[in-house]
Amino acid sequence: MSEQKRQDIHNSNVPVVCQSCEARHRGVCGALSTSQLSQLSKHATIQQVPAGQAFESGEDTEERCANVLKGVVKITKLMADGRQQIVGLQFAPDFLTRSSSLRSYTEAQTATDVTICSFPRRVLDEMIRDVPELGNRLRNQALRELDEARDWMLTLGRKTAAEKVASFIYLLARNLDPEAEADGITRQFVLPLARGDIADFLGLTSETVSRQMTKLRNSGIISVENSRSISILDVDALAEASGGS
Amino acid sequence: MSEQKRQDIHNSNVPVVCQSCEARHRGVCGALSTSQLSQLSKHATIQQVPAGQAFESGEDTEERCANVLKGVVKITKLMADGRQQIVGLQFAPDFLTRSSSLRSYTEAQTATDVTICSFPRRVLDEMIRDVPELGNRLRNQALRELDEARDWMLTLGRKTAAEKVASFIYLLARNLDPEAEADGITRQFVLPLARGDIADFLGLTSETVSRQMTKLRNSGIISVENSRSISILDVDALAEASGGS
DNA sequence: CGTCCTATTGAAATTCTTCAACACTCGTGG
DNA sequence: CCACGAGTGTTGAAGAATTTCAATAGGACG
Repeated sequence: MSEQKRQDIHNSNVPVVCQSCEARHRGVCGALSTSQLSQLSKHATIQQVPAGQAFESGEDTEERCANVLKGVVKITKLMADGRQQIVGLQFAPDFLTRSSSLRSYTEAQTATDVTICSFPRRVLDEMIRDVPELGNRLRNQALRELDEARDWMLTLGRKTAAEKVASFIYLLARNLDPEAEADGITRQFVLPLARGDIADFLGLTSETVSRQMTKLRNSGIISVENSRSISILDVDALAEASGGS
Repeated sequence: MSEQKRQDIHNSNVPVVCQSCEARHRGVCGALSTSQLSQLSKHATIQQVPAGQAFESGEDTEERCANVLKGVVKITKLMADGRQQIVGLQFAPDFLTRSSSLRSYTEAQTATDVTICSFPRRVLDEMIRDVPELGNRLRNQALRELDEARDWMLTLGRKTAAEKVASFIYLLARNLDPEAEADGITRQFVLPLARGDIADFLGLTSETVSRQMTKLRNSGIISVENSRSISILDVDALAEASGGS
């Protein structure tokens, strides 16, 4: 590993586009040497996508996958009659891939302005062949997402509205800042989702979300400005209110 | 592939323990040649586990993973105050692995009498190195489970009690028979879960499950005997009642 | 035949939703 | 600069769905 690194330093430098990228350290790209990074970055494009836009899942174009560098992407499932559920939020430096089979109606949309680094799936597949560690990372990301999805199932199935809202804010605090390491909890941030979207994530109505938010504010656990800017005043109390998961 | 197979026929036969195993065809073992199967089966043991037993997650012993050959395994998450949620059911020929990180309190228990084929995780990891296809299958299984978990999030978050119960029965009908291919729907089976467990899977109470079951029976969609044996009388109506996911 | 355990059913209580009105923010155009 | 309107968020009150509590029923087993 360190030998590989030294060799790469002689060969070439880290591609410019990758230099400040979180994904290179904690994301899937961390499995690649600098020369492999160069190889991949030849096919990669960095894009700014405005908030509220559906991902063009590459129906006609070539299938692509992408690292989220900045912002939040929401993944939703919806029913024929319009009911919908947000089934996942991808934060930097998560990796976005066409979720296995898309049997049921699944869609990815930007929740905020988002920066992504995308490349053809084909290139990734080839690279997996050369770098088994890359395959491992992808499998681990899938397993981690599975575990997160299951955690959220507990929230959806067994928590009260109050606990759900607290869980949501606590989730954001733990994931919103890609720079933060390990237990890094962000105490102040702007909600990436509107009330309606929060409701769709929590299996509630926007009115109920609003009411529970007010309760959290009144109990001194959080403060809210402009109905979008959140400050967590008491992290422990928030964790407690979320059901202590 | 077919060349590989022919060669294996000359080398050795499919191990006895694997001969009637579904996992060999549709599960992860399908990636292995017969000689690799032989290699793996040297470390594998087939076990019968009675219903209602927690998996010994190998705390002290060596970490193992397993194929489910027969029966149903339930994966549950639970909260400090005892509330619990079943976050997944594993049917044959699913593969059971220590779910990534076990950050939150997760547990696997047999729902019915179960037959598993288990082996040390270490052996599997080594084999992945030699057979990249095995890694792919594992990743695909993880992605499939992720997709299933997300489907269930829609059920938990957005469906009514009636739709939830119908969805559950429909889920069983699609997964209970490992022999059934593709769209194989089992029309008659014994519920692998008690009412309380069904409730924990659906995010309801056992009383509500009972009531909705009665309604399904009264509307002629299913019939129930002994409160455990189910016959689906009208598959389309059941799919309709489940919300048409 | 009684006991234990699970399932069913009923009625009251609770939580969450629905419907409706109002408030706040922000941008546009008078 | 202010008024207006659209979109989003908040709050209230009535209604519905689900839970809780409690009683009854059904099977399995000694």
